[in-house]
Amino acid sequence: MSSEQQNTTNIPPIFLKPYEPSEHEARLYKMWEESGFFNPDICIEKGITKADAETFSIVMPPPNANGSLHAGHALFVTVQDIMIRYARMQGKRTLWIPGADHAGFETQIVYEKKLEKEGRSRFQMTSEELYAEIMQFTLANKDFMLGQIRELGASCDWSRLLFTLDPRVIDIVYKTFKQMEEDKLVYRGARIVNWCPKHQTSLSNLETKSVERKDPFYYFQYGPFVIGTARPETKFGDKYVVVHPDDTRYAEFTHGQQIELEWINGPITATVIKDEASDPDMGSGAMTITPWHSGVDFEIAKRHNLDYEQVIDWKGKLLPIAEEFTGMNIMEARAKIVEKLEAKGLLVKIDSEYMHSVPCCFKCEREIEPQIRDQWFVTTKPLAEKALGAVADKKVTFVTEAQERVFKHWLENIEDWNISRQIVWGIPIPAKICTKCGHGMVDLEDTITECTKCAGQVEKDPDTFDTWFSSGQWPLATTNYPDSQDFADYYPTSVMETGKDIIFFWVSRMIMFGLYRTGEVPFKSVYLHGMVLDKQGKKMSKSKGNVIAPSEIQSKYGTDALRMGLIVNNAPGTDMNLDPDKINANKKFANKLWNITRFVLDATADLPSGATLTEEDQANIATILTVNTTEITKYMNTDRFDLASEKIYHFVWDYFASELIEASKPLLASNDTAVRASRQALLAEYLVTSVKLLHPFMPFVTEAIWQELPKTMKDQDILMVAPWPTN
RNA sequence: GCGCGCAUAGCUCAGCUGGUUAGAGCGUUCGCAUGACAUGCGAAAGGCCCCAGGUUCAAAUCCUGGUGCGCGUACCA
Repeated sequence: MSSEQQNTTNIPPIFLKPYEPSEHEARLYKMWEESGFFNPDICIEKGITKADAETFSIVMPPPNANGSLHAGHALFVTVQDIMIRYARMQGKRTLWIPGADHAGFETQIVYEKKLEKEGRSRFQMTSEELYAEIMQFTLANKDFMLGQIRELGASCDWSRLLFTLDPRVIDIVYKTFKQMEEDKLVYRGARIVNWCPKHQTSLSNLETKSVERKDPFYYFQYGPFVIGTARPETKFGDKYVVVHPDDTRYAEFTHGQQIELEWINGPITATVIKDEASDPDMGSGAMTITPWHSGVDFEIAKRHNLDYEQVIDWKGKLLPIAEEFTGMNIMEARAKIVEKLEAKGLLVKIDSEYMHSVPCCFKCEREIEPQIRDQWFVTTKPLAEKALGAVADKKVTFVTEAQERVFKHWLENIEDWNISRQIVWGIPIPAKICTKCGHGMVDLEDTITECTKCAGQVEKDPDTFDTWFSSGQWPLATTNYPDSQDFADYYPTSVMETGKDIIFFWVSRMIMFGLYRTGEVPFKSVYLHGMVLDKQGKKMSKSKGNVIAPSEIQSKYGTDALRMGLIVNNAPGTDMNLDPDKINANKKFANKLWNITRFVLDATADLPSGATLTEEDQANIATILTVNTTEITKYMNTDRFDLASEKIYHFVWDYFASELIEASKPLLASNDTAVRASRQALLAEYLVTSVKLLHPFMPFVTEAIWQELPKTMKDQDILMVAPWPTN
């Protein structure tokens, strides 16, 4: 193209160089935000949306306000923004409520690591000091992170932003807690909990992870029995030996029989217990139990009303019951105990090939020490049953059936949920604890002064809630349950879109709490996306150095390219490998669209108004444009954004650009003005439709183009609220 | 151990309510400055659709078994 020819066209100068995302994204987001159209109330006010239009709502999973956004965040923002932009263009009353999560334990750990680096420790601070510092840290991160969500193009309603420590949230959580006490769905009791000796707090089952390991498995002579164990250090308190009632090897022993025997620190009296929990096929079929430090043993002890004795302290060191081993770290003690038992001739054999998996703290990977501790628990069975009922009744559906099966399996096998945490960063448990009998009483008004059970002294519960106890009520908080208009209009929300890794942590709890408080499910469908992995399919982690930061991708390739890269070829529920080459391919696609626009605007500069289409061009629209629009819409309606985006990509590139534009060149040069005008109108139609279809996926480049289109081509000033193409 | 899932082109993955020559992106090879675009255009190569059985006129697609991998969950006797 010569420079003279450039000057004779009316191509807006913006198109005379390649699409440069950084020149447009910030100004376009500002324009959207200032338009007010993220807020459905304003859309109605300005006549964009009908007041009685169908609603579409999503509650955003509030990102943890303790760092910057990772690729997983970028994925969920993208998927939800696609849903939201599509719904808005369809004319629905569309609401997306953003939030930010204080993220309890997670954030406290991030902050503790920071303290460690500074040579400080939370154990040298008062709770108030620590809380204040973490609050400051979290609020700073929150603003930073919300800025990054804006940069991803999220068209959420910022006027409804909610933080998980907002008084409104706490109020709902407290009322739920109180109501659950009345309904006997929470209780405080001494039960086995997952104790992390490093973090000095109990954890829910979900907050532990199994680590596969090979450990020596020891067989010891225990009076007339041979018992097996991988944990000799817990055996000081063992004075019960359990065998299966039907195990003929032990038929001579009776339940309750007492036996004198030589043990680690001298002679002891052991009692024989017959219980079906003992597996005859495992080892010798005889086992000793440590009720204070094992869930299974705890249950056996409970059944037979046996004694409990703590052997290991909260820091993971042996207590005085261990006599000469007192104060030793368990790993150090293990070897010494084995040595001693061997010297006493009580070591039978060692199996060095024993594989088992050990529950570890999901954050620090230190071995969990099961401990008995007075904690608050939720009785989950009745709540789970209601949730299962709602799934069975299709009140809530899952985007892939496989996810529904996983979900049901978990609910069917659910156990009581430990909801108290010994950390400061969280919502305090509003309760009084009896110093004498340990009884717990929910006390919202701070009025309880003595134990309702034993009239003993009470003190304030020092613990905080498991974050998921409050997060589970997030749909209620964000819609301002119970008396708000938002709750009436938008609850249950249309879809819960989140990562499949938190299906149990979060999705299940929201369904249980939603049903419990309101009688209705909190959302009608659950769309679970997979994990974003690196190019080779490995989990991204800082230590591996394979983390792809969204912000870096955005500055290199543009936000639209990142969004497309995250969506195309990523079927719902499956993990995806994020490959920068793929993002680069979509950067090129944005530029392609840019150049298509340049061509079409140039070719249609003298487009007469009201040009009629030739028969050929009418047929083209009917057989190609309409068909593609219909198919893409069908994919959108079934949440197959991976297929919809791929289809648009090929439609725009392979058909519109490669075929239609090429075929149009001779027609545009035609002397037949009717043919020429018809083709001009056809190209304009294709451009407008393409840009609309692409907008949910690539909001920035499409809006940038839209803003340059002549008014005659547009049915709205802002593409974000333009109507979705229909037939 | 139990549950869920995956196995298709060099790589990453679609397709799988069974039906013409199995698709895409990236990559590779060859050729092109073609008046929108070299962030481009045109072409090409590349696949016992994991294995073995079965159902069927017909199987990548459904069933059974096996192998390999991933995830979840239990068990520390």
